[in-house]
Amino acid sequence: MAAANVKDVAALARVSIGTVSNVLNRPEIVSPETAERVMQAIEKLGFVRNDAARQLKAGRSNAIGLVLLDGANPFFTEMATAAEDGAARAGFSVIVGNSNEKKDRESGYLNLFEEQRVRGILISPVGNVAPRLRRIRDHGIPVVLVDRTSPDSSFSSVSVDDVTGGAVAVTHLIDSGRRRIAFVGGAMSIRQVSDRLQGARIAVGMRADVSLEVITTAALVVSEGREAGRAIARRPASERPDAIFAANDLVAIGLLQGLLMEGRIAIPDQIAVIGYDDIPFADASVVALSSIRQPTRLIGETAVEILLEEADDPTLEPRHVVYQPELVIRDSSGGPAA
Amino acid sequence: MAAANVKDVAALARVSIGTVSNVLNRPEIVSPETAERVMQAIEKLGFVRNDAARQLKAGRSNAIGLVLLDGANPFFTEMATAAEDGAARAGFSVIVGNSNEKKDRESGYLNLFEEQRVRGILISPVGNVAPRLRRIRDHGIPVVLVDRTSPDSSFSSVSVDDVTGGAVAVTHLIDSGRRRIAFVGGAMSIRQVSDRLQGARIAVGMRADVSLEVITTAALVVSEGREAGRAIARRPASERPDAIFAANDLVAIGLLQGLLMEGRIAIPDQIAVIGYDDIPFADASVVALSSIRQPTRLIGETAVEILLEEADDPTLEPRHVVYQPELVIRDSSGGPAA
DNA sequence: GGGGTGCATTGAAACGCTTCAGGAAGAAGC
DNA sequence: GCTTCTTCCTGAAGCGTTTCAATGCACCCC
Repeated sequence: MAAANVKDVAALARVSIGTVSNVLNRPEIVSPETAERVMQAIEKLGFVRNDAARQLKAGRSNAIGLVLLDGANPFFTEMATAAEDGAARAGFSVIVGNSNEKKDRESGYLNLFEEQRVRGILISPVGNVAPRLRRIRDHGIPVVLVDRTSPDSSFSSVSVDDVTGGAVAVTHLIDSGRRRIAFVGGAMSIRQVSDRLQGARIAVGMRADVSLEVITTAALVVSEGREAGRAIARRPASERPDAIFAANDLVAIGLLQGLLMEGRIAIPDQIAVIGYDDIPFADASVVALSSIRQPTRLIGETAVEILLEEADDPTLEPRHVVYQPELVIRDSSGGPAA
Repeated sequence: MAAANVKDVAALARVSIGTVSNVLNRPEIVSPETAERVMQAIEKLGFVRNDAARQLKAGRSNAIGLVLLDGANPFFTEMATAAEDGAARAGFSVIVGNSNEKKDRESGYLNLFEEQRVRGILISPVGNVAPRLRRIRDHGIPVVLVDRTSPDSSFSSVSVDDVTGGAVAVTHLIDSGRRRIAFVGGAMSIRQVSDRLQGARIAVGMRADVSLEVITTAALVVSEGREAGRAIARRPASERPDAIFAANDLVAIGLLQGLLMEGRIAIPDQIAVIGYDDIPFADASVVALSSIRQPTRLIGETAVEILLEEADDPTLEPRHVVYQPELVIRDSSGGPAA
């Protein structure tokens, strides 16, 4: 019942415990016959190496800690999966923590990761954890920011250029003939939201004949988008925008609902809609949603790569990788305004 | 740079290492002054307890292992979150592994969990891992099956009655006046799919005036549903079903797309549609989707509860909790057939 | 046959923590 | 003044692994 240990295996195979360890870790230096005997003993006893002892000896673990902002958002879960795959390729595992935008949960996971002596930490921070992260790094644990750049550039980061993304989205709307554009999203305190809006402003700023209205929502969820859509549908046709840029796909999907079902507004004929993130469901909404795609998997993989390099060589200068988003045109923004 | 350990703390606070440990684990038995001195030393050195050493001594970890079938399915991620919350309440953390229906990944996570000496394992198995799981349990690690019952009942399990779920869905369609019903889903080798179909058959079986057509898809994804929807829309009106029961919400969403966009078929007037799982996006599709809701969070929480009880007392008899699904009526199945 | 060379194996130390038997010192009881 | 309690603290053992210097041992070369 009690788990077997190396000592038991050694006794059964009539070798020293050192040899058992060698069979497990450096099989090439032990003679085939001995190795065979040891393997049989392991098999017979159902021996499973105790990772805690191994880590204690090694002084560090083979895990990477990852703190996510929102576990319910397909964008983050996909990124996490990519990080896991990348880590697995290098022989590491990933411990995923979901902060859910709560500072105390974030802090709890950082504690956990420190106690586990993880090899490094990937994080999309919610609170102002920079000082904490600095201390962690001073203890020899590298930290890479994901989907957010470091204010003082002292941490490596992997992010996407949301300003450009916003500009691309709105430029696309303008190019397809739209002139009265609305931005729907919030809260503005979320950096991604303000960046995307800023991009929209830049795109519009170059054109005197284009207007940009900003409609603020409380959160980036479907229900908020639906409300905004209803409100817009209720307006007289002349006061409606002819295109809407939503701060993310959830809001955009809500908008479609509100506009189509409540207002019988034709999409994209009367109003074009574009979202952001290109989540799998974008393509599955009734009017297939145009969106701005982020290289989600690439973000996760790159972050792991950088992290592991820094773990190998702590003297490395911090790096900042910024990916460019990509326009995905689907039905919701096709064709010109009526 | 090198992380401080209890010895360093003890030296700085001029106490023995035993006292440092006591301050951390049983502060009530040490005098307030000494405790204070130790706390300051900890603070000053930035001491963080080494979890590996702690676990090694304890002989087991404070983590629970969870192996998920599909990390991209909102149903599973929500269940995982619930399990995490439940475990956290009891002072445990959860290590989540996503098998993605791959046997080798599943096996890899089981290895990892064994080496970590997790307190218990929650799993929705993909392969035939019963023998393996039995060995694990013989080593003192309890196992609870999630969303799947154990063939031989030797493991505790928490699941949902998919047969009843299927019956409820189809009964609802019949009750609202539908007579030509189609079931869309696959592959049939997935137990959930065959159970739901079986439930549909039971519901229909009681009525001579109701027909049930089975349309098989290759997988439970949106694109498959969309194809099926198109095919149905292309049929002459007289040969179309007047209601469709989709094996899950992703397929149902695809069906809506195919029927509405390709065929201009009115939902629910011409064809009613109902899905399964009640994922968050069901409510967000253009025609709000009726669905069968599973007590997702409850499943995760119950599984953790049972697991921890078995970890405390390994002699407990296996238990089998089966929850009942719930009908959620939204727009896609409202009103009578035309 | 003595000394060198390699290979396979051994045994013990070390990783950082918790626990526990025991000791020091003071208070209380007779 | 002696024992008996309490309270607080110490010191060492031990968890299961890895690692490394040391030891055999066989073989080869001169």
